[in-house]
Amino acid sequence: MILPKSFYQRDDVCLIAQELLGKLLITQFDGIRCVGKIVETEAYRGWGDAACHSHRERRTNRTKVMYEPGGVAYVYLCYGIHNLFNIITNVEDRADAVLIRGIEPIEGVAAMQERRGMKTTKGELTAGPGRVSQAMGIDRSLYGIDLGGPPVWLEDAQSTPANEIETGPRVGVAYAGKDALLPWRYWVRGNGYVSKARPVYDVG
DNA sequence: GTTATGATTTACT
DNA sequence: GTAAATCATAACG
Repeated sequence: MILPKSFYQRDDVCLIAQELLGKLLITQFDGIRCVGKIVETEAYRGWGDAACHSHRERRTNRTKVMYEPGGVAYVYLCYGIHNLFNIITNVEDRADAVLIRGIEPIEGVAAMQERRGMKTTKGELTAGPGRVSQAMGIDRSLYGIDLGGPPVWLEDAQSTPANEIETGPRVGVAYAGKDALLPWRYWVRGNGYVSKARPVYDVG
């Protein structure tokens, strides 16, 4: 079952990020269907979170889609190379988002390998936000797309039990000062498709 | 118009 | 372990 808008448009982005663990991310391009189980996420909150692109009404041409009502995609290019895939949550003007950092390949693995240019089925295939997007065929042409159906959507699945979810500081957000310490990264304990990048603890 | 920088990955020492 | 790759975005003149 496709996740309804009401799932995304709740107020607690941290709760949504946890509940997304275990859900299925699905893309379909040119008849090729790829399915991945979400195993790692990070929460970004528009209000009061310096690590978020939309922090403090920072409404620009890039971040404008974050102010849409929850249930759309925010895709942007990082370091000139990597497409990062985010899900917008909460209601209009709240600008919360969940970054998908890792998935476990379920279906369409051959297509993922081809897009990534490697034969492995190990963690290197989809562990890390840039890798997830590349493997699933996600790029900036999907900016602002509705996640209610093809070519990109999410489906419900058994939630990951709370005792298998680990939390910690987010990755790559040292510039955010004290907000870099917020434990808003969530991943499935022991899953091989969780990214191995380590968060930065040194905030000065 | 110019310039600094990043929600990362990879290749090197 | 450290550094380079690489370009859209945002801030400034």
